[in-house]
Amino acid sequence: MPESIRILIVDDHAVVRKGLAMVLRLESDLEVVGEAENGRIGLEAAKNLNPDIVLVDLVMPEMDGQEMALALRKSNPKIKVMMLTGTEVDDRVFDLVAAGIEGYVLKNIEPGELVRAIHAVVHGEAYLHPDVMKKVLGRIQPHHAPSISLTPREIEILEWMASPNTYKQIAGQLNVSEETVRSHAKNILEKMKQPNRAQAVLAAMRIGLIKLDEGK
Amino acid sequence: MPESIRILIVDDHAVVRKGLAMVLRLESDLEVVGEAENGRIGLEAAKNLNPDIVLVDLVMPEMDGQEMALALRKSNPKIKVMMLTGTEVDDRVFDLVAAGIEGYVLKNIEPGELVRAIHAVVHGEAYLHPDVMKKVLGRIQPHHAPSISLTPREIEILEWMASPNTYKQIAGQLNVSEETVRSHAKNILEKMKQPNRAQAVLAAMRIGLIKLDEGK
DNA sequence: GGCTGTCTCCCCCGTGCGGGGGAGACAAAA
DNA sequence: TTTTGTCTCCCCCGCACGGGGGAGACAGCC
Repeated sequence: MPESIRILIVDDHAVVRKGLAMVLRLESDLEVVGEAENGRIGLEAAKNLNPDIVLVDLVMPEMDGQEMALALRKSNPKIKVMMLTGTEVDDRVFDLVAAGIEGYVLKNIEPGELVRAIHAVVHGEAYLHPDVMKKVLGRIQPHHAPSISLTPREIEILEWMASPNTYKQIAGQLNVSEETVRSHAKNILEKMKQPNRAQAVLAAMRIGLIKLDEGK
Repeated sequence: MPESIRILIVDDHAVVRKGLAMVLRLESDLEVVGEAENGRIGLEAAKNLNPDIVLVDLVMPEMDGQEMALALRKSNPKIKVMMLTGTEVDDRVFDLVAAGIEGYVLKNIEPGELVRAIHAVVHGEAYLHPDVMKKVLGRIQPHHAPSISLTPREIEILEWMASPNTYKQIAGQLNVSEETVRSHAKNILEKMKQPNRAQAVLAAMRIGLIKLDEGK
């Protein structure tokens, strides 16, 4: 028989806490081990109780759900987080999923569905409310095939072109002449049919040649 | 009692088709209404049978799952698509979810889980296999608050700065003097602490001020 | 009335960059 | 062997751009 899932509930409304606890206690394999009324207290409770999963309300006084979730992620990354919000999908969801929050449900969720969601999250899956899912998936960029054939060296130069460095500085970094870099850049612009460095970088990003982080 | 869910199975391996059909027929509310051995035939079958959902293998001869899914999306957008693949997560998943494919499961999925997934997708949710979900969510960019306070006009100029147009051309489009555009650009670079136009655009993209789509 | 912020426009200057050439060294393919 | 591709380096030219300065018109706020 599997161990029961230890749950911590963090919400500033007592009725919500009690209601959730009541619903969840109906399930034999769920165990509500604690409640907290804001993020700060919840963070303490999570550290002491070490639950499997924390249900967190997004809007709370003193320390809101986002802040708490991010803090918990840092201190106890193994504890799963299920975010609860009202009916509207908050833009902060992007930060949350990007930060690795596993679950995001709206408060109008059916109890049975919530139980399913909790199980999914505890088992390492991610559960996002359909509306949230839709919004998040809308952010996905198609992964175009790199139709342009750049040489490895050119791709390397192109990555550098996304940096603040001038061609002279890039040349210094790569231990080649500035003319070489400029020559490569010329060919890259030619191949990519882009009018300038900025557009080339944007185009490269669109086709997935360059990611939106590594700044050299 | 709800109507049963009409399913079309598209896979080039007969054993897979038969196995799936057998498993799914065990569920009282699932009905396998047809099978097809490649995307082209599957597309025809889908148009004739009008199923609720199509289970499609990604790799197939003649017309693969991606091509078929995209075609079906265009012709019969109401028919849901559940993509099936081997154990590895294909990069094409980005294109698929971006195109609105609702489900993506690996073939090693538990039958019960597949049934759950089918129900979820038919009910308008998206179901992605945990590994796929992880990969897809990794693509999400955090939604930083625009910490820099740009005026509306400056944001407008900044959007134009992401275009191939020169300042002179932008000025023409906005019916102001080139000097005005250059002046705004100067202030934008100042505020954003960026050394040049290209970096400013990249920075703007990172904080979500600009999206990675069509240039002006 | 002042003060502040925004939008507009102007000047100058130096340089980074795009576009046009060309060329040598080397390796792999034909 | 010749040819092709890649990487390296060089020259010149003109323009776009970044950085410095200043200024007038207007709206809103105190």
